[in-house]
Amino acid sequence: MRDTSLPARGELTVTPPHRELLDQILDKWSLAVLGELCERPSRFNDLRRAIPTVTQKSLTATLRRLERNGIVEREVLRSRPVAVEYRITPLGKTLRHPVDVLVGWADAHMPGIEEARARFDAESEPA
Amino acid sequence: MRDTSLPARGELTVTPPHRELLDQILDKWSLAVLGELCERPSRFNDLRRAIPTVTQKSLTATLRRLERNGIVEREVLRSRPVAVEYRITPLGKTLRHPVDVLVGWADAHMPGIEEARARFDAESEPA
DNA sequence: CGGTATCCCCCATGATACTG
DNA sequence: CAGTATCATGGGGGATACCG
Repeated sequence: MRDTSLPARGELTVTPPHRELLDQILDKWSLAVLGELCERPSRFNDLRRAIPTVTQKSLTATLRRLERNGIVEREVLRSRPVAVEYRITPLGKTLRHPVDVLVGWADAHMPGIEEARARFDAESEPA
Repeated sequence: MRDTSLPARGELTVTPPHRELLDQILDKWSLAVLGELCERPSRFNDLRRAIPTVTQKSLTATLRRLERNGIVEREVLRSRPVAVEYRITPLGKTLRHPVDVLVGWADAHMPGIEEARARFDAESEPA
């Protein structure tokens, strides 16, 4: 595993492949799914219950996308009726740290951001 | 500034406010703009040239959104003709580390991800 | 239970034209 | 130079219905 220490300068260069990847992994539902699967393997309807606002279609699409990118694993359990279990992969686990850093940043700076929003909105609206 | 060290467990809980914030900051063009403004303050058309595929409209929208969230600053320079300079704010600078960690992750694991994609596509298509 | 298939709509984005 | 205004479009996502 490579280090996660901060790069000297200018690593913040987002190439198209990066951009595409981030779109597939940080999209509307992926982080919620990831959060669930980091806690425990889950079946399709477990995830639906855990994320009540997601539709079948979107959940399926999200899981397929994550599976394609090697982030989650899908196993069809031979039972009656059919059950399908989703699990996080080793690769998927490595994604957790970057996301935690990001979410940690959001948490820490949310107050400052809301203040900035309030200021911006106050200066624009009164027009 | 709070620490960016990794949380003990389960911080990967993305609440709706988090989700909205990430949507505003990690969207299609924001990271490119951020990358530029981290290097140097830039004027509107400098950014257009640096990011050739962005349209006027999208660039304006991106800059306004980042400004509203306190990530960038806009200054109208009194000159002929008018010039407008955009700069990263202190708050914006704090965003750099999380993004670098994320981009670093993407860099480090891109090979594994492409492999996963190839495997997935090979198993699906032959149908 | 764990999905597909279909329809539909909305809105983000792009293209183009115009302006202070 | 740095935008705003207007129009067109396409695809992501929801609602609904059906299937192995």
